[in-house]
Amino acid sequence: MPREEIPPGTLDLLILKTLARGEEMHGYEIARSIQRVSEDVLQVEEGSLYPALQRMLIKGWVKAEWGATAENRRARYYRLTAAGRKRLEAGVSQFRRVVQAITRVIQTA
Amino acid sequence: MPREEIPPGTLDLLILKTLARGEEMHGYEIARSIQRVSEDVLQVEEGSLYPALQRMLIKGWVKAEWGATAENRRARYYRLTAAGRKRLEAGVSQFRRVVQAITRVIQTA
DNA sequence: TTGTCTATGTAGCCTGTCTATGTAAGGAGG
DNA sequence: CCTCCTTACATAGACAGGCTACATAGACAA
Repeated sequence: MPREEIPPGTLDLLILKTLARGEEMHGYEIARSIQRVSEDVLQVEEGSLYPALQRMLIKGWVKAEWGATAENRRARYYRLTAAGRKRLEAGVSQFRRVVQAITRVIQTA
Repeated sequence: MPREEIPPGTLDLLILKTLARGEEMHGYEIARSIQRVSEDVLQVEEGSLYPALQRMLIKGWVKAEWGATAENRRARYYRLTAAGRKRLEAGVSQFRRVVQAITRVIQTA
């Protein structure tokens, strides 16, 4: 099965949800997590990931601080803000709403 | 409830499916049908619709011929080709696959 | 004649993902 | 020590596709 592209607009959602599980994570880790949880269907490219994180920093949905990984590499750790959590909720319900609408169309005989 | 934007890539699918119901339809009619079947969630803008139809003509997914509506207006009537039907099937299964993957991520606690 | 609705179409913008490339540091192996 | 792979971050530029805004034209009503 080929990996699929991530539909524009949904990457933010995937990142926010991944961070919403609680622990701080760095970018690379977030990407691998999404790939794993999606059962390898979604492949988060680095050229998509880092710009997305920067946008979300600017919008105040996440905060970041530099640290080090268990393997002693420098990494930037992100965590969700209150605004990010709010945005996540809104985004999820919007996603469901749109998918349901599209599904209605492509299922109607 | 506000109307939602159509996620990039899915408009073709919506149009193809609408035409797959059998009858020839003209563009304006297709747009209104999608809006109605989606229960007014999806709003197909004209600046999205007509370019999409042109792309699909070039790709050979639909054929078109000029005609007249019941109200005696000129209109361009579209119908699905075999290639279009094939594309529709592929697109639908890909859509399901991606949505399922995203759903896995945004539902995982 | 003015306005509204149908119906098609184009130009240009904007967002967001992609490919491709570059940096740097850690650790393994020869 | 040198080389290579992996991790980790980052940017530039290409590109797709939906959006707003605008333009056209005919039918029909007030």
